[in-house]
This record gives sequence, C-alpha cells and structure tokens, in this order.
Amino acid sequence: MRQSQLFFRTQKDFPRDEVAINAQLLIRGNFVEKLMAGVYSYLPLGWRVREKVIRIIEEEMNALGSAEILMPALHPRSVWDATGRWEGMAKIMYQFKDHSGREVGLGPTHEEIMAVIGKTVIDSYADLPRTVYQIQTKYRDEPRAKSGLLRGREFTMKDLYSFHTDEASLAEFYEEAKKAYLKIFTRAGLKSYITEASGGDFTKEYSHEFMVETDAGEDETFLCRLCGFAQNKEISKLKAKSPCPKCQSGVIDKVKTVEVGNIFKLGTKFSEPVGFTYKDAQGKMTPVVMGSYGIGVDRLMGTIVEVHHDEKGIVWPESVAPFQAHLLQIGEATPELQQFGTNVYDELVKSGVEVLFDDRTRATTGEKFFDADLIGLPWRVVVSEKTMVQDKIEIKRRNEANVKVVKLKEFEKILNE
RNA sequence: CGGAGAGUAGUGUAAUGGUAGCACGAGUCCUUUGGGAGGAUUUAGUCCGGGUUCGAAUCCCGGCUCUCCGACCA
Repeated sequence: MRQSQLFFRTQKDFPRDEVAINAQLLIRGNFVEKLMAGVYSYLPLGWRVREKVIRIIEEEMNALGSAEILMPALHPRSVWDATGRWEGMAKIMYQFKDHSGREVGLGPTHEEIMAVIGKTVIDSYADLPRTVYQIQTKYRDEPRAKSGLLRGREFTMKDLYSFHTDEASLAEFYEEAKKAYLKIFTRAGLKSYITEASGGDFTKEYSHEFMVETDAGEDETFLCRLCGFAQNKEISKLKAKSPCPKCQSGVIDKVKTVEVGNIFKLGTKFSEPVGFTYKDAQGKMTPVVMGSYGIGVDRLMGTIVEVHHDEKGIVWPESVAPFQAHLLQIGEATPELQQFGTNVYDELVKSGVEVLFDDRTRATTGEKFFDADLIGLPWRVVVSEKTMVQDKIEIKRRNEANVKVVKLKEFEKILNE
C-alpha cells in the first residue's frame, strides 16, 4: 500500500481528554475514529489489525472443529421473552419499536437466538456434540463506556456456543476451549491467565475469565506468577502477599487485569425455556446442555496496545501488525530516488511482504520517522540517497534501537527466517 | 445512575465582561529534505437554547456531549 494513496492521517497532538493509552495511540495513529463514547470507526490501519486478530481467532476456532456462522444483530422481543431476559436485560439492551410498533432490540449477546437456531439443527443424541461460532457486532447500552476500545457500546465479539448431551461432554469441550483461548492470546502477543470467576446468572459453578495484566484493566485479580493460578477479586478469599494455595511456593499478587475472554458452562439454562431438546437413545426428549465462549475482539486489540507500546507509539506484535514493514523514502525526492524506492517497494510486494510505502513527497523526514514510530510496524525500511548509492536499504526493528544497512535480498531472507 | 472535571477552527491551545488570537493542519508560491524545517499569503472557530448586560467565549439557568472516579458489567 502506498501511503500517498491511503485514506489516512496521523495527528501530531494527543486527543484532548483521552486518558487511556489505547485510545490516545489508536486515535493519533488514525487506526480508529471515535463517533461517540464507546463507538468507533475502524480506518484502514485499524481495520487491518482487526482482520489479523479475527483471522487468529478463526483459525483456532476452526481447529477446535467449530464452524463459523453469522447471526443477526436485530432481534424480535419474542425470542427474548422465552427466557425473561427482554425485561431482565432491559437496562443494557437497546430496545425500540419498528414502524409497525413491533418491539425489537439490538443483541447484547446471542444465547437465546442460538438456542432457537439449535432447535432446527439438533434432533438426536447422534447430532451431538456440535459447536458453532460467530464474529459479530454486539450492542450494549453501557452505563459508562470507557477506556477507548476496552469497553464499548458497539463492539465486535467472537461468541462460540457448544451443544452436548451431558455435563461430561460439555466439560471435555470446555477444557479444549481453554487451551484454544490461551493459544489465541499467545498468538496475539499477550500473556493471559485463566482466572476463576463468578458464573453470574449463568451458572453456580465458577466460570473462567482470561485475564491480561495491565494497569488499564478494570478488573482486579489475585495471581500467582509462578504457577499461573488466578482468581477474580470478586470471588476470591485470598489476600495479596499470601502463599499460593495451588503450588504453595508462589506468592499471590493483586494485579489489574483486562478480561479479554470468558467461558461459561450454561447447562440447560437457555435450552430448557425455548424447548431446545434432543432425543436420547431411549427416545426421551432431553434439554441440550450448552456452553458459551466469548472473546472481545476490539477489547483484545485495545489490550495489545496497552501492553505493547513505548513513549513514541505502538509496538505491534508481528502477528497483528497492519503491515509487516514500513518503507520510508526520505530525502529529496529525485527521480532516481523515487525509482529506487518504487523498485524496493515492488520487489517487497512481489516477495509477499505486507508493506506500507511512505512515498509522500511533501512530508518531511522527521514527519515520516515520527509517523513510523507512532504506527509501530515491526520493521522500518529506509531508502535514501545514502542507501541508494550502495544499492542497499536500511532496516530497523520497531522494538530495537540498532539499524542495519543491507541488500534487499538479505532483508527478505531475514523476514523468511 | 451518583460524584468530579471539560466543551473555542480539522487538531492542540489563548483570551475572565470590551476588536476571538496563536501553533499545527489544509490551499497557493518560494526555499528546504536523515528525526514533526523556514518565509510570504490564504482558509477555518466560541456545543445547543434561554437569561443578565450598552456589550457575553467569559456571568446565571436549562439541556447535550466527552473524560475520569464510583455503582453497574450475561
């Protein structure tokens, strides 16, 4: 992508009022644009990061044997009345009437809709277990949207639902899902902790939250860094500095965390009210046992920025960076240099490198360097008069200080390592 | 929803009752080109509605919005 053609503009100043680092950097770097509190547009760079995050999630969900679907955001009241949650979630659900007076709402979650769809697919124990997931926009009338992408009113969520004949089957899949979640967060550049938490309205059992440590977090977690044991402060009877109840040798720390994912054993809470049943081997109608598994996509993206940045800007992990390399053509844009820059760009594109080419002729050298640091692509590649005369390029990793002047082929080799 | 702070040009800011100014951005021209360059010139603004006043960005009332703390967070 040539930057001179990109629908994109960075800001020199920090946005007024924004305190959250992810909001400051993502807005300054023009990844996102805030429309209202908790509602953001994704501009080209932000869209690409979001796509990378989504791809990772999709790959791991598919690896679990799950298939992707898409459910609507607009729901009729009737489906929600079955569980009583039209009233029960009225505080956070956007509810209104359409032109004919029919009551409809924007989905804050999809258990009810999922159960209704499940009825059309699952008839028999032979149809179980099954899982499906979607990556879709949720709407919650949050009393207080906050912290940039961390708590929105309109946001993207991956929600997976699993269907089972019994608790044992659910438990088995539940453990697989845990592993998949850890893998997703690791791939996205985050260290996450499986945290015991309240099951809320869903279950009397503990649910599990996936927590990432950062001061921007709104949760507090008691955590043993040694063995990874973690409990949400809400349910924990632990105290900071006490010995870890699991491994005995570690010490419990109280840390701020962001909940990037959570998983619930739903049991028959949603299947029963809507009559979502299967026939067992005796032909008896039995409620389907369900689990639900969520990941906040935008929140994950915001958390990555909270964890991976420095005083100059974002430092994207390679797995989610909008481009791998930022090619800067600096110095006077002579025809020779422009040709050289174009050649390097074409060659990188040809060899499959995702590269953003800062070919702007009106931007100054400093501007380009500042923007490159702010945007935070893993590699910075500079072409200038100096490098051109040696037929070389200058490369630098965003998270390292040293620069290297190398042949283009050498850089391609490094990228392929 | 309780509490606090803040709304002035695309962005960041100044003006506290008396000519709305500055910087960045954007347009035109010249110069410059390895860390947000320099000069000339142009462009663009007081959140909304009332009120007080000769006069309101400024004071008062109401509303809206944003940020933060708390409550809430299947």
